[in-house]
Amino acid sequence: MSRPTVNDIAREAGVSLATVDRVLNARPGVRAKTVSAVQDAVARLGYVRDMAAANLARQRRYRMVAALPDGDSQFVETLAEALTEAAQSAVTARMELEITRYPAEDAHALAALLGRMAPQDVAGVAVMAPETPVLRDAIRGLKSKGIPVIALASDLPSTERDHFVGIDSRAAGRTAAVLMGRFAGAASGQILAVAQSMQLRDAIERRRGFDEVMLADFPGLEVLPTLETHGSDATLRAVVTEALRHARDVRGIYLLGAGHRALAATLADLGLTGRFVVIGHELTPHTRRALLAGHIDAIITQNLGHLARSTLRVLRAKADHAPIDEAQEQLRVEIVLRENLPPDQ
Amino acid sequence: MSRPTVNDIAREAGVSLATVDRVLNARPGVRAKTVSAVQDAVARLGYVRDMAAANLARQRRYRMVAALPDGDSQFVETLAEALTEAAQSAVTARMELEITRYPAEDAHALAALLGRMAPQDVAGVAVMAPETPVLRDAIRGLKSKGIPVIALASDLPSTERDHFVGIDSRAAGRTAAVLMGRFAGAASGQILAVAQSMQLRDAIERRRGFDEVMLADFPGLEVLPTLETHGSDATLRAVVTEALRHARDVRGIYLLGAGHRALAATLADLGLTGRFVVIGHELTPHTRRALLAGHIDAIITQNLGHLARSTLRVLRAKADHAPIDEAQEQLRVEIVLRENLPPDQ
DNA sequence: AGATTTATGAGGTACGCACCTCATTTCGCG
DNA sequence: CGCGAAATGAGGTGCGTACCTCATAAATCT
Repeated sequence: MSRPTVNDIAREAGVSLATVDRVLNARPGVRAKTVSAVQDAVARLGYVRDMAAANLARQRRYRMVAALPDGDSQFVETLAEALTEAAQSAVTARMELEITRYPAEDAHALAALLGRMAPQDVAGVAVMAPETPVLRDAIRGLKSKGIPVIALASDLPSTERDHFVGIDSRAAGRTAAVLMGRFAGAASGQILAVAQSMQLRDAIERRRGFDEVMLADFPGLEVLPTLETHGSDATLRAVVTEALRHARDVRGIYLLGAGHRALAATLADLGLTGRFVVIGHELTPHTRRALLAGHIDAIITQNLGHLARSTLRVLRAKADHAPIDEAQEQLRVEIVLRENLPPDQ
Repeated sequence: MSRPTVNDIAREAGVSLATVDRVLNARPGVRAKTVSAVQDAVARLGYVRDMAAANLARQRRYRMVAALPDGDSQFVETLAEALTEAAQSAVTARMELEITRYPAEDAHALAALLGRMAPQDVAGVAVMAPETPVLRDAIRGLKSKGIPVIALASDLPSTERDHFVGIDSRAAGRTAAVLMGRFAGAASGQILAVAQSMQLRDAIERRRGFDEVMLADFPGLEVLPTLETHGSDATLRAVVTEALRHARDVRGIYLLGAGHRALAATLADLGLTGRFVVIGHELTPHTRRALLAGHIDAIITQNLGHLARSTLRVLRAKADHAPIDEAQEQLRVEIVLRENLPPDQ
């Protein structure tokens, strides 16, 4: 009736509790034959370890670290908040999460930070950073110490990261494109693409997905070369103003990265508010307000709460050398309009 | 350093462990002054009960029941699957979920089912059913026995249900409307609305939200009176064919309930596939295929995995008389297009 | 003040599991 | 066959909490 316990397994397998324990925890000193006898009993009874009791007994604490770039990015702030919140409900699972900031763009500082970590006090690390050779080496160093590493929000595929938690940027770009094409509702015209920098993997991937769909499904709409703002509002204003002067039939603006506020201000000053379909990424307080104000038509985003919880689950699984339920960790590409904007908090 | 335990509380409050236990578990026989002394200590030390250990010791099992309508609804099937899956990972939390089916449309059968439940073997009930006086009484009965009840997917606001788990149908309808209006991309025309029955609260609410947005933002588009199919494919075919004959400028079809397959077949037979914007609700294997095939342009849905997990969390909280984290239980109105269709499973 | 009720303390057992020690059995091998 | 090594058993302790009993202390009433 009730769930079988280790004692039931011992009885069923005809061995002692000590042996069951040795097998379950992969401790040495058990003959192969005995191991399989125990495993058979486990399978037969459908035993599942009571993780709560196991953790209680194990008395182990998991100190995880998340390394996020410093700076004033709303996305990073929102992500940090989500992580903090997720960490709170993870205390019951004996997990703690320390959120560390490193100077953005400073790969060496990040590498130094990661280099200082020791397996005895860090059970796993989540890193959000652009891919650089320096970081690649730092991650290799962590791995060689036996510390699991996962990439957060932005993937690091060429490194030895154990996992990536975040959405597929290309799929996000494709989704943005469908909405752009259908909302624009025009057979022809031009689309402005604006990004912080086309060096960032996310922006590249989004643009790629965007182009794929635009070319295939909305061939009449021409997506102009990506304008780069380098994180400066002034630059954004300048390049967008310039682009709008030249391109006379612009139907939409695709914001691959940040800059929603600067764009809204620029369009307002040009008296063009509401004239284009504007589609952006990531739901933050800024983009939320922009959606409500009608300055943005749609936001393609991921649920940061899920992302945060997934991060902790994956870190934990990696620390325990346990398998990951890929299906559960799959994050959806979400579409947010004013009408389905989730309530704040 | 580590989390404080009940022993720390006892020491801090200057009382014995037994008294701390009495206070924490709201057992009688403690003076008000002592109670607050303990509570102060809890607050001072920031004690949080180790739920894992508590449940282990409590040795309590939570048997929950979900009552779903019988029949061949894909939505109900998918929901049942999600509940089953969520229940599997809830065994660690000592919860079991029994999914019971009752004859759809038979409020008395459901009421009888609920009436048989006793507090000693049922810790909480989730009900998905239309609101009827019979059900209202049955829920009142459960509540008087001390069994918490929550409404699943479809709300029962006029009953004494403890909670509703599901999305706001009106918001879902509003979202459908924005997409319809923008995808249709026409200043004028007509929209067909098709529902199983306009007796169902969900359909009414969706239609209300849909109308609100259409009237306000797309005044040129006229939403025709809802066609009712009563769950019959033949009826759907008949009423839609008839409606399309009369209305000459139809731009879109809004499916408030089930019937995606019948609609696709009907449109195919009329040679009208792809001529209208089709928007529906709830992601199921059927609607997934329809999206992929291009028979549907968008699906407004809720994440059934979240719904299922939320259901269990809320039931548990209610059974424990614990507070609910409203923010976490908030389900989002999700928009699914072909491009952001989540991978199957 | 004495009797009675009410609060509190002390201490134990259990939950399912991890992890330890030490004795005993079984195995492999020369 | 005998020996050392490897495998296994028996039994204990502790994790943080619930819940129980019984004794004792304190408050309350007459």
